[in-house]
Amino acid sequence: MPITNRQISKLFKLGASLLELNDDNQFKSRAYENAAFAVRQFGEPLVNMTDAELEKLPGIGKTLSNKITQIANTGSYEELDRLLELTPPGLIELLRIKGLGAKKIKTLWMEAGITSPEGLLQACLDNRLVDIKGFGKKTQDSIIELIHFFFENKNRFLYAEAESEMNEVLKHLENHESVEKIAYTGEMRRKMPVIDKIEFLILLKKGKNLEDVLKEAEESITVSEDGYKTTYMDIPVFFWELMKSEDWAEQLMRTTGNEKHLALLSKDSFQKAQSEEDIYAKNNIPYIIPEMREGRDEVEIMQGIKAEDIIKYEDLKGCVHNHSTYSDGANTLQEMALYCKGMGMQYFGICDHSQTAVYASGMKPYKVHEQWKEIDKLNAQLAPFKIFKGIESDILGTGALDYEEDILKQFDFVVASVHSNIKMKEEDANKRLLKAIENPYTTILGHMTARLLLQRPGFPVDHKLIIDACAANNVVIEINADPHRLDMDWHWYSYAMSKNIMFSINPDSHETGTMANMYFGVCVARKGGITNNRVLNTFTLEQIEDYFNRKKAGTL
DNA sequence: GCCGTTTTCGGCCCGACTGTTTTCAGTCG
Repeated sequence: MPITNRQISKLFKLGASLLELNDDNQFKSRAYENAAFAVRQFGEPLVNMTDAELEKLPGIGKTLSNKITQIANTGSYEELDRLLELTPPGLIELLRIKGLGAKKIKTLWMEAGITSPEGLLQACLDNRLVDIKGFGKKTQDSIIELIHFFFENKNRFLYAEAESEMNEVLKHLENHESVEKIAYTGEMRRKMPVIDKIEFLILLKKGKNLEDVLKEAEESITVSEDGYKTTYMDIPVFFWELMKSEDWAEQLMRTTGNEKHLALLSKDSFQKAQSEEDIYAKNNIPYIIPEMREGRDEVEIMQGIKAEDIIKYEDLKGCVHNHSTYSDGANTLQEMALYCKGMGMQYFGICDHSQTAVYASGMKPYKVHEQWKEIDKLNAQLAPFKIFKGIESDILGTGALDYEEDILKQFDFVVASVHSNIKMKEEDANKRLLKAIENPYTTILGHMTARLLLQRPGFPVDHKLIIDACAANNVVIEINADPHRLDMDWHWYSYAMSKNIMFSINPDSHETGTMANMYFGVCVARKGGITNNRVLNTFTLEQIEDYFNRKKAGTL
């Protein structure tokens, strides 16, 4: 697979941190950070460019263009390898903890000899951080929390990353001459947003040996002392090996649902089952799609709806929360819109950042007007495809939106999201969100808790209170489909469905390539049992236009 | 390490927030 700009960016970011730890010139480190940012923002794949072309990019000079070429060829660059050699591996783990930066880690290393998360936790518990200059009791307490979160998530993986690893393994096994039948199962089949292993159900042809088959696929799966792991990300892989093909349905059933779900079914019904549908039928329970088999309220949900009414990717007709080079996106508005059209969508919503989001080049009012002009021009060319004039407005600390009313009222729709100051007490966070929800210009509540899976918990909100407020004010709840977010969380979908909430499955894409991330939003939407009639962007162009108009007129 | 020049080296850094300070450093988005 060719190396993406994002991967190059990550390597430069790591290089910047390692320089900060090992080198005294902070400006050199800063240069790498700037380069990481520039590379990430750039709209075309850098691996296809020559050194001379690379050097012309802002923030990239002779040295860094050379390193990009090295990365394109080898996956790394010499200086990074040298720095990695120099740095205790535990420090690199510490760098992954949000809230701890390279400067603090360097101090901990130099002043207290701390070189790992375990060592840091122990130092905190021994109350040793309070004596270090720049640290205090509060910092120590918050570090303890950060490390606990880190340990809880250490050996876990995002679904999206695991899926691409899983598909590599499947590619090798599906058509292999020794394999009779194979399917993925377990957490992956349930589409958990975060997983800790990949599981397969496999039936080999007579006399064939699994390890022999896997040994041919070293580029995707490796045998280690504690079992199989994917080669690239070291995700544990487990095989349920079947002996008889007539056990297939039973074992697929047993390995997919969690214990609580399986407890809903009689043991007898598994035996000699032809299919999973068969098993549910014998139990007098409606068919439950694999995603929902969590032993929560799935039976209740399915009593009222049909499995085919649950949202599918093919149901989506538009894509409404995206960024462009008007703020912090990598592709131009035109590139984004054309790509969306090319996906077969009927409409595209542009939601660049609002003015307060300075870090993301949020748009001042004059820039908003420029964008509107370009949208009008593009819409004249692209009809019947339509670009909607949206904005991702920051919800300010007070709960207010980020423009005056005379601008707000001119948007087709507004996604209101919290981006900064997320360490709030629940009570304050609720008040802040409620104020934004009650704003008549708020169409969609963006990523409700601002969580980043495996990186930081979201801020605490009273989900029921917020959902009820959205229902009362006709505010759509976003299912942010970025695999790191998947926010609002799927556990709340059935409650929201019961309140007649509309959802919008939004990729929050900052480049053309991630628009298709809506798929991951669909995965969790299915998990929560959301039906297609509750998803805003299944609407046709005419329907959503009408919806936006009526929302603005207050006649929904 | 990059950039922009008074072309050979000095300056580089948006702003809010937090927690540590007693005027600022670190981190984040």
